[in-house]
Amino acid sequence: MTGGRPRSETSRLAILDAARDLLLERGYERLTIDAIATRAGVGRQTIYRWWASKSAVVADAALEGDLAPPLVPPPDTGDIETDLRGWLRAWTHRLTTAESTGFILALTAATADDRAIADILYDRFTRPHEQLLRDRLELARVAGQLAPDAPVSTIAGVLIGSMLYRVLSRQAPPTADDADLVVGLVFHGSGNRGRRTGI
Amino acid sequence: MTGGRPRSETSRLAILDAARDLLLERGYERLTIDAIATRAGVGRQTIYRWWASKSAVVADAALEGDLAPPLVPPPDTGDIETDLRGWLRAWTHRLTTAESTGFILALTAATADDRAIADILYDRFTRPHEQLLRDRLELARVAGQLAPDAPVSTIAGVLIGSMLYRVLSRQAPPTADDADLVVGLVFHGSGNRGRRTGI
DNA sequence: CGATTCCGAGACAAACCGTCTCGTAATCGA
DNA sequence: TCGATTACGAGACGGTTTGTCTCGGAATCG
Repeated sequence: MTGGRPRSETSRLAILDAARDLLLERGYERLTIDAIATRAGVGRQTIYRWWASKSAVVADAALEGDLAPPLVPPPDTGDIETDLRGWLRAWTHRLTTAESTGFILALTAATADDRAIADILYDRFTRPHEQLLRDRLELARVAGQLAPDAPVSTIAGVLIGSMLYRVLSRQAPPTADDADLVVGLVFHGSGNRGRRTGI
Repeated sequence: MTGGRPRSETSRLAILDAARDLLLERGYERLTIDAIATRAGVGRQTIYRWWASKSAVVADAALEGDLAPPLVPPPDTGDIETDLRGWLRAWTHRLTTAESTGFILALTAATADDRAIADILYDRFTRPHEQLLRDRLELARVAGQLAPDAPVSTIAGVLIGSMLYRVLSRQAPPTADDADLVVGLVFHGSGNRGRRTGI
């Protein structure tokens, strides 16, 4: 039951590296299993043996490669707004590098292609970042820096979603200023009642 | 210069209809020009003559078919928050039908695939809706219902982007409650200073 | 050492691609 | 009315990619 030649870690890494490189060179649509196998110096069957689809390979490559923003919790200086401002600035900056943008576009195509891949990517890429935000926001809420009924999950989703939307629309990518504006918005709103002046 | 057989409107519509149907049946990745031509009862060359790529056909099909939410301006009752709440609820509802969701996923894949398509879709689909929001928000700002320095464009982007993000992540689709929460957030914020209580 | 499992390589049929070429159909200007 | 022009449906063509299968060899276990 247990014997036999073990899976080659060398081949596995070569495949993921090749997929990562070709993804950035060609984009998801023009990425082929054939090209991955050739560049990795691997038989095509070795890919088909371990992954069910192109999108599955891409998902693994993205998560094992250095393409996703690092999972860094927001600091806790006691000032929630400053902490989140800095965090969202850095996160947005990581998102807007050429590599990350290509990677996000490719993964979004994979997401549209395959529901299972969408779940994997959300679980392993987006959700952890949202969770870090939620945790920090919950701390602030308990500390009385947010309204007691502040919709913590919604806020986290708005911060992440707004920036990702800007990347996906492929128009003006989000800047540090954009991050600041969104953070200011979710904390102070824009209504003319109950708003600190001078931001 | 001018003579010759004119372009067949019948074939054009048959192609767009076939593309639309196949898009929803199979998704973007598994949609082929071949299948579109066959279902439309049309030669493959007739498609290649008028469209440059699969994504171009899909973009036209989506915009001519009934897949995009209708372009309805937010009402102006004088109460910006109520107006936007209703508008975003309706917009979100349209977005979360099975047809619209499939269409958005397919178009997002096309967007990732092709920069030119991204521009076309943003210009003809997303931007007009954002513009309607911006216009209504600007009216409110001038009327003193928003802070004088309210970042009108950012607000519009946050409203649209947050909802689209929820659709694209393919986890819990956005509900009317989510729309309400986001509208409340951008108007009142969630900070514990300068916030109306009881929402 | 023998059983087992993976390996790289490549043959194979099927699908789709984008281009090209038919013969025909529709519209224009003369 | 008639020739020039352009689009049409159909399908042939070579090229690429797909996913499956098979081969001989390599690695690991008991």
